[in-house]
Amino acid sequence: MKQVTIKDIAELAGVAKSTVSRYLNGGSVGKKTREKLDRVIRETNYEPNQFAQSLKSKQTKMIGVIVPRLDSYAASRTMMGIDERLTERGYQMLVVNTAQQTEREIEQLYNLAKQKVAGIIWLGTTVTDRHLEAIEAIQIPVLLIGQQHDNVHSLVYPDYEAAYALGREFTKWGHRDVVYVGVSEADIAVGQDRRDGFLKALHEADARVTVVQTTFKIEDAIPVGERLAKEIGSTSLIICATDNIALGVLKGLANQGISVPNDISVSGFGGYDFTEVLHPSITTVHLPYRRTGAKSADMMLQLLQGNDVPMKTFTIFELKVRESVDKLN
Amino acid sequence: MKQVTIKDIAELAGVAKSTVSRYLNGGSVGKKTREKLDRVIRETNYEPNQFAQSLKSKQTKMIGVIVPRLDSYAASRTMMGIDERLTERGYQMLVVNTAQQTEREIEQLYNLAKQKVAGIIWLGTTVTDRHLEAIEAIQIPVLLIGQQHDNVHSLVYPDYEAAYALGREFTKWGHRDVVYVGVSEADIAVGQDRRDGFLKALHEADARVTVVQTTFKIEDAIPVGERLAKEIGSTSLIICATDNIALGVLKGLANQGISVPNDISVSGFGGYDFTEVLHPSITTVHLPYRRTGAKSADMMLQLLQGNDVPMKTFTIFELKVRESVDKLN
DNA sequence: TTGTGTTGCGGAACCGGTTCCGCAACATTT
DNA sequence: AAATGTTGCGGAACCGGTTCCGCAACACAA
Repeated sequence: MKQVTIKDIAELAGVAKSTVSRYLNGGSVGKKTREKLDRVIRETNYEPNQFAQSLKSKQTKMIGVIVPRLDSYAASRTMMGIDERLTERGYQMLVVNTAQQTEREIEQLYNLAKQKVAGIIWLGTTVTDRHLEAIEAIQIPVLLIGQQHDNVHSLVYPDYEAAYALGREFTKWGHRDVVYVGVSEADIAVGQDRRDGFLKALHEADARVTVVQTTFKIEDAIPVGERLAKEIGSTSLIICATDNIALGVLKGLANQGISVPNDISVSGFGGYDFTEVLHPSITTVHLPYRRTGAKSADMMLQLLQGNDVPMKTFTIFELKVRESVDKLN
Repeated sequence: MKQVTIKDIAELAGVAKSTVSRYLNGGSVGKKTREKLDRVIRETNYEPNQFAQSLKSKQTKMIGVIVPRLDSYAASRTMMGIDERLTERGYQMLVVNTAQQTEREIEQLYNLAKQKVAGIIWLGTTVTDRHLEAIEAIQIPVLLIGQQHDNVHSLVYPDYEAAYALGREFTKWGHRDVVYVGVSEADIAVGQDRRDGFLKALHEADARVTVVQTTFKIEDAIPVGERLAKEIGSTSLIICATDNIALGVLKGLANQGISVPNDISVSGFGGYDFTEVLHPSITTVHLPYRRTGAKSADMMLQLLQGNDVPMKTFTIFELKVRESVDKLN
């Protein structure tokens, strides 16, 4: 079953290759030849060779997606959304994983460009000058999700605002002595914006806040929970920067026999679906990962058509008030 | 920054294109020319155009990966493993999502072949004649993960054996009245093998078993849990076909005020990492998704080199005895 | 009828590599 | 010294498309 080529089609229809090509790309073709080509192509199941096309056009129907990890809830959901939309529109998603190494993000920007992807969607963690340099150099539309920068089209979660809103609820409910469990500032959205949003709300209510740091991994949060369990004192609430961290902290607390929310409250951030199903269910803020993925694909397709799209777009968020945080008053 | 071509290199070095090509592909090249080309290529950062290469060779350095869903724990972990290994070896992973539609699996087999991927790793759910036909037709190595078939190289989880082993533990602990919450038989490994493994163990101990069916979605398992809560009777254990189902069932039970494992026991299957961290932690069997992904990549690379690999390879499993299942005796 | 504009189509060059073939230069054997 | 074998290299064709250019055929206006 060898490849049918445009030459074969041309011969079968008794025309020149160029005519077939024109037919395929909507050029001027007479009625009779059109009908003939219609038939021949249908009968032969002809499909153009993508390499030959790309060789000439220096373009593909692929969108590169750079993700920091393949096994994060946020990344998976976002990829689903991207893929859905792209597939509808005849594009393909080429996922590359950087295993959380910033260096590899930069490499991959160049690499994807070399592969002539039509555009790149980048689930970022941090934006450095080297990133910007790469984006500048490759001359391909890049769309950043989850972080923001003035020089790059970005689709960003309102981390600061959401954290602030949730923080306000907490103080409204009477929490005044709080531990915040965050991550490294290297991740701007999660490490800085979320923290700062919470801090703002808490400070406005003159709450006492202790900040501790951990990683994105569940395992690392467990000892944090265990430690906190021993020094609860007057602390009424532990705010976690992500739902995974909340999960770990909850486990750590449980290991020490602390009951949530009776002994202490715990909140998450992100809205992973297991948070609803846990017992106690976790108070958190839901970020629309999947919809954002789909939206990013839409925006990318717009960019590819040369339409302009706003440099910065914010997504929505939704507070999920559930069982793990108690109302003290 | 336009593309440097082989022609540029040839001119700069004062040789013919063919010589450059030979140099690049390890053909016979004299010492002097070699040195000259060494230099020129380094200085120009020359990188061969992959489309031109693929156009001629009808091959790429990509491995297609067909997954039923992008947001499943098993798929994510497996993809990580695949990607890790492939990247090391200079290959790329091209993920395509079928959104659980069997039809799209078949489509994608053809489609990936059209894109001249070097091989296809297929995280299967069911194997039909049309699949086999496609695999036969495309003439590309296909490696099946998670399901098995005599005509396709498969890397399979010992679902039956693992289920049997876990079932034996349960009966050993005195469970004799059990509900099994499974999924559709369309998924052979999960819908049939796991169930049958458990059933065998349970029947050997003359246990009473009721089988109920749900889907892979957490939400769908919640009402199942709620219903079971109302009709516990003498049932001492609910065995769930996946950890996600267990999660849903646990939620349903909790909604009705049933406490696990005090009032009833619940087990999962799969070993998703949250199972360890939940409270109570879930008794389950751990399947090495990530390692299996890596292994599948290895095997695929072997196949590509023409080495032969066994048609069927089983992975290991590991029982995780934890809190959610009680020992009655 | 002649001149002008439009439309349809074929030929050839091109995209950037790989590979086959044959020749020249040199080394080796007799 | 002649015959034979190796090795290094250039030229040309090829992979399967796209696009530019120019020509022929036809329609229509003058």
